[in-house]
Amino acid sequence: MVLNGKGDLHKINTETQRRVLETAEKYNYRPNQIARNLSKGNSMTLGLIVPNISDSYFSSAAYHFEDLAREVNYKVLLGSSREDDKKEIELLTTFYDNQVDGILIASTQQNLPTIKKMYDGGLPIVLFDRIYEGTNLPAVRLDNYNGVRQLVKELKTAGKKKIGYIGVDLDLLTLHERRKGFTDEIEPNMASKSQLEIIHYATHKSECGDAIDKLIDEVKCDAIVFETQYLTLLGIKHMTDRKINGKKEVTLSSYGNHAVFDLFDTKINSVDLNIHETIKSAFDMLFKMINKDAENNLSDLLLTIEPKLIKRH
Amino acid sequence: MVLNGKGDLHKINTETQRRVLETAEKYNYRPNQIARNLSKGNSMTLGLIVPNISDSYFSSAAYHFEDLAREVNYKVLLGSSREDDKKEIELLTTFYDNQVDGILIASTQQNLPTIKKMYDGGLPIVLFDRIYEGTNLPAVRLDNYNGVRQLVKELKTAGKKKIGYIGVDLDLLTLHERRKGFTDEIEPNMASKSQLEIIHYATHKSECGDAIDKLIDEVKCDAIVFETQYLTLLGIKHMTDRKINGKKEVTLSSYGNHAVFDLFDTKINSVDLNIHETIKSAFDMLFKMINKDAENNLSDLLLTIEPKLIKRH
DNA sequence: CTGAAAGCGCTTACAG
DNA sequence: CTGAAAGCGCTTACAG
Repeated sequence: MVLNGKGDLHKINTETQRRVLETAEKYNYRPNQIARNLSKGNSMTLGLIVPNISDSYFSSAAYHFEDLAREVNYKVLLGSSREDDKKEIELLTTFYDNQVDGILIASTQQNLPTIKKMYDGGLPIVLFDRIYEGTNLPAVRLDNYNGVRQLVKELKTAGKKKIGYIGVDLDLLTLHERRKGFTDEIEPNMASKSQLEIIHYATHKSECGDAIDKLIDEVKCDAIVFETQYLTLLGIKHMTDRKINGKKEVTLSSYGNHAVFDLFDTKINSVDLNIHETIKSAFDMLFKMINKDAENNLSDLLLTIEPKLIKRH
Repeated sequence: MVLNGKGDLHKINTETQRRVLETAEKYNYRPNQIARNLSKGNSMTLGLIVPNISDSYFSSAAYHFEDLAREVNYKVLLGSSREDDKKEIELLTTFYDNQVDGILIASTQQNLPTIKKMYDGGLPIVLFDRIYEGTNLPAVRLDNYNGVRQLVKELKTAGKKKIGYIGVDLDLLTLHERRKGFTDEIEPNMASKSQLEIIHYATHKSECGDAIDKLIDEVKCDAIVFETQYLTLLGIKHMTDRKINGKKEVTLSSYGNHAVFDLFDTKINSVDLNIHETIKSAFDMLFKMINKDAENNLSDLLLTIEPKLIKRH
């Protein structure tokens, strides 16, 4: 009791408290937290599962998550699923068996049954980034749709007349949302099929330049929106090459931000994915669930984070 | 015993084993690992402490470390010290109190006493990247000296006549090692003070371009070695600007690698810091210590990893 | 081959 | 105010 700072609470004699503290100090005694956890029935640890911790988005997520966790004396167990749903289940199970008090996960999106079962069994779980649609699982998602709209709006404000879009042919919900944001936001009179270029994932490294040339030289676009940060990097490279050859400039916009954008070209607008706010919200959700807050309105269980426009003009 | 797969070992009747398994299945029983850990006296978890998990070098470290750990059924607790030695001690203590079986740490280099005390007290600890020199603490370090020499050697092989170097004025051992690698490797007849440009950390973003111009236009260098990956990025930007203005080309070399190097310029050689091998070695060291391998020759307790040259010409 | 007992190191009533 | 007992859920001898 004394070592846990509850000496006064339990009305232990001050002199006795002093003796306890002194002896602990003398023998370099440190309480065994595992025994404590077993006895108390909580582990004071949270699990974090991401597809790949070496991805900058997820490593930022880990950074913020751990920070928030530590503030309230939680530890965090880390796991990368490596986009492998079997590994993800393994991690979920390991964390479960080790009595984590809650889990934050950007899932492979293949393990709804397992996750749902654990959640329904009483383990607090929050999804982020890669969530499951149409379930009652608590989740924090990104507003892909509006993120792209913000980019397009800014281009319109800047007086751009014809805006192109380059995406990649993966069948992911997040990408469809972005594309819809684009087509919905451009003026009806600006719209034309040819402004939307979807390139093949397998060969996008080489195709991207061609798509850019087509949008600029044939369609006569004066701005291009890239669907992902990586496409934007390819775009920057291509534009640099063009510039060297003396061709005219075009404004680039990127869904997703990258540190080197600040370095290379003042002409890039981007939306920041707001990872800090995403994780803060997800953590709060998880924390509330763990502490079974009374005002646990179900309405708070799905949050949408707005990406943040970064103008670099 | 049955659930741990030791039924046969303990000569439990096959029928009894079947009944145990069946009942566990039926009631969805999962053993409480915390209780198991308390009883067995090990936690099957490892601690990883880095200055900043959102740094790409350290997030790669985490990726590999977790992979290796999982292969042998260990979990990993993650902590970022945020370059704060107080936070680092907090993490070390938390991990210690939670009975981790071992710790891998890239330290702030301010906590030798605490680390040494834990290590001497029997907790397996391995340092990596940011190590303490001249102690008996197990560590895996990087060969900064040879990394730069490799870069310079390659430039000489490529026929470069005058090689410049741009560094930053921070008083870190790793940087001094790199610089020494440079001065030791350039030919005596090539050497001259003016080839080494050390710019101010506070203003390096603006100073870098000037240093490059000086090396190219005044000193007439035909190649430049950058002390860090970040300086190289600044260098690429500046060279791109120059190229647009039609000036002559110079070969760039970078200590440290970056994914965008592949994207922007074919003229960049770099050394890869070989994080995978670093972590693999560190993990093996830690694992051996945990399992108190008999052949624990003290000679294996300090390892030096060679950076790997990447030619992009 | 099986079952009961002791122990891991804590926390939490509880008796006095 | 203090000390002894029971319990958290496992593992590991040990008796039979």
